[in-house]
Amino acid sequence: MRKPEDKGNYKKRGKVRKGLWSPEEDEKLKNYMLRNGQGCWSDIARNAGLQRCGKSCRLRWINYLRPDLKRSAISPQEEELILHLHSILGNRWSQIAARLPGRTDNEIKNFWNSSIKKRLKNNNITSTTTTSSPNKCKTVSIRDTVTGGMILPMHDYSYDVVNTCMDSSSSNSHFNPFPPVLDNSFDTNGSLNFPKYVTQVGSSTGNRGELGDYGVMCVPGSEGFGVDNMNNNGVMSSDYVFDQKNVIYHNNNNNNLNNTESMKLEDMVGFGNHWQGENFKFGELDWEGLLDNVPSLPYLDFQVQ
DNA sequence: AAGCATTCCAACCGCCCCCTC
DNA sequence: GGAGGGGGCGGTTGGAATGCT
Repeated sequence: MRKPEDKGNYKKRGKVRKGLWSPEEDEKLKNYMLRNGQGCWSDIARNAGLQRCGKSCRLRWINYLRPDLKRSAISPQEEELILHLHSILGNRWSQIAARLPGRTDNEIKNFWNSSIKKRLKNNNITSTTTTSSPNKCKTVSIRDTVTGGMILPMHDYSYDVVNTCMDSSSSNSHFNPFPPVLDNSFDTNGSLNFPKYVTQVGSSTGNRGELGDYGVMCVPGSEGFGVDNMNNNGVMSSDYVFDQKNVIYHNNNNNNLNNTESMKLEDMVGFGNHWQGENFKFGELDWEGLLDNVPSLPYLDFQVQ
């Protein structure tokens, strides 16, 4: 913890106080907030008689003093929900917290960085992270139809990585997530050590559509792009492919794309106007809408106590 | 019991976005 | 249009608590 600064000093110097909050400060802020409600945080800090900056007051209220906060440990159901939401939203802690009543983004972030990350590491499970950076190739990972038929935006990767991974021997332009080093990608247990740009989705039984299914989609320039899935045995199949018009094809028949069901990518995931070819940015996605349009999420059905 | 290592988590930092002027 | 300020967010820090030897 951070040391509370010496009260006498900060008053003499007229500086804002930092560090741990004293019970007196908590009391002042809590009383003020309950009486007056939320407003301009710098005004709140001043009017409540606190030698704190507005940001510090906001953080203390949101993460600790709010009356609707839960003080209990994260339940297994909540943990499941956090895992699932993180697979969709990545490190968007505030959005995850918004779906867990009584929990704060800070709490979930800390929980993730301690227990879940450790557990995932121990279980040899990598989770997905959602980041968006300009001038990068866009990738999307697929949750197989077996577990709900979702398609989810996940990663960006550099053009360099993408170009390295393009299957030049193939006449189509499907993205090949296997780099040349793949031969060395199996550990002694036969488990795959996935290259960092392969996104894992799914749960843990090792069946197709669950742990072991890896979907990667890439948009390298104006070429078409594809999605490959891989099961636990390292068997590849192209379950989803996209053409240059952003039409997604679901391959139902062992790579026979003549017998596919097809639909617009934006129809599947509600990209709507966000999908504009090279101008597409994950950061502009309607994540709320995306989640709302996922009726098959089993974890969202329970009530958090 | 003591010392060291690890984990937990409150709080800060810096960046970004939005709003106002 | 752009400068400035406030708020929100994710990443990081560092000290307390806990575990281990």
